[in-house]
Amino acid sequence: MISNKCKYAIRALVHIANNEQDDKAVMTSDIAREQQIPRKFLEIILRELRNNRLLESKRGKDGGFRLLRAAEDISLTEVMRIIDGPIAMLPCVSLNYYRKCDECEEESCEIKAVFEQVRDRTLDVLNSQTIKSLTLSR
Amino acid sequence: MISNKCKYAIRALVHIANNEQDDKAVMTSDIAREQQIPRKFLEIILRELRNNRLLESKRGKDGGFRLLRAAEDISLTEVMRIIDGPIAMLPCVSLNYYRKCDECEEESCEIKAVFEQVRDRTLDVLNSQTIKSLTLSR
DNA sequence: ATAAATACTACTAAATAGATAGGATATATA
DNA sequence: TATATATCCTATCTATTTAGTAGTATTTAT
Repeated sequence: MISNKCKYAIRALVHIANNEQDDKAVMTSDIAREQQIPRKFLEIILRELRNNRLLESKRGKDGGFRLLRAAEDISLTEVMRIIDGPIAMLPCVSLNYYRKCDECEEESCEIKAVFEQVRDRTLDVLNSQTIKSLTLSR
Repeated sequence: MISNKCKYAIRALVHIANNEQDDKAVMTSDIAREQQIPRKFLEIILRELRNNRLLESKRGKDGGFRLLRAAEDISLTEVMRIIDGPIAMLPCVSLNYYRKCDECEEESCEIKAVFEQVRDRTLDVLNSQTIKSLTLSR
């Protein structure tokens, strides 16, 4: 399962993409209200997306958030990795968060190959999706 | 990520399949030793697999566990669902553990379709794998 | 009887999920 | 320059899940 936090992150990004206007940032409170996300929790999420270079922010009056890149250049994979970490079902088959399994020897591990396949089929789908492809004007 | 518990469950079942002999059950302590799984934790797991009709058990001296069905009739999917629950990444696209999402209306949910695809591609792989296909004599 | 296995109940520690609270800082504008 | 309003930051909290451990009861072969 992906976390609520990650679902919120995706919905927030899509909301921003749907509401982008030149020189007008989208405010946390607007996103929170329209997407039904707890405001203070959303603040944390947006800041995290900003720290990872998906968003830029502007403080003070008329402040808010904007996409730092075009919506079609932000993949679902990237968002999920920032918020939830690995997409793979085993640490030892993760492309971006590889960790050795504690108990099993990888050369003789029976289940490794299966979960490599799962990872690849999953990424086939998720890599093909961007924030743009989830917007109204998809 | 699948849990350690689930990895243990799969490895235990494969071990039992690899070591089945007529009228000889496989003991928890043997599996624990050879698969490097904490024995008391493994007890819990095996009992859970038994309660879900994947294993049968025999108590007392010469006791142990045996597969209740042929190894090729136990899919990886089934084991994972017993131990970890849903395989889908969203509650609202789970086939076996469906739950409505709290905040989003399903008809208008942008991400639902994506995660239905992920689920289907994942199940394509996992449904094709059985305990038999993970044994030495695969 | 006894040794050896599973069955069962209860507990614990650490990590993660899902937030909330409150104050600091920046900025547009009157 | 005062003020309203936005993000930024640090700390804290509660509940749940994960990954076990401990101890006792029960069953069974010999």
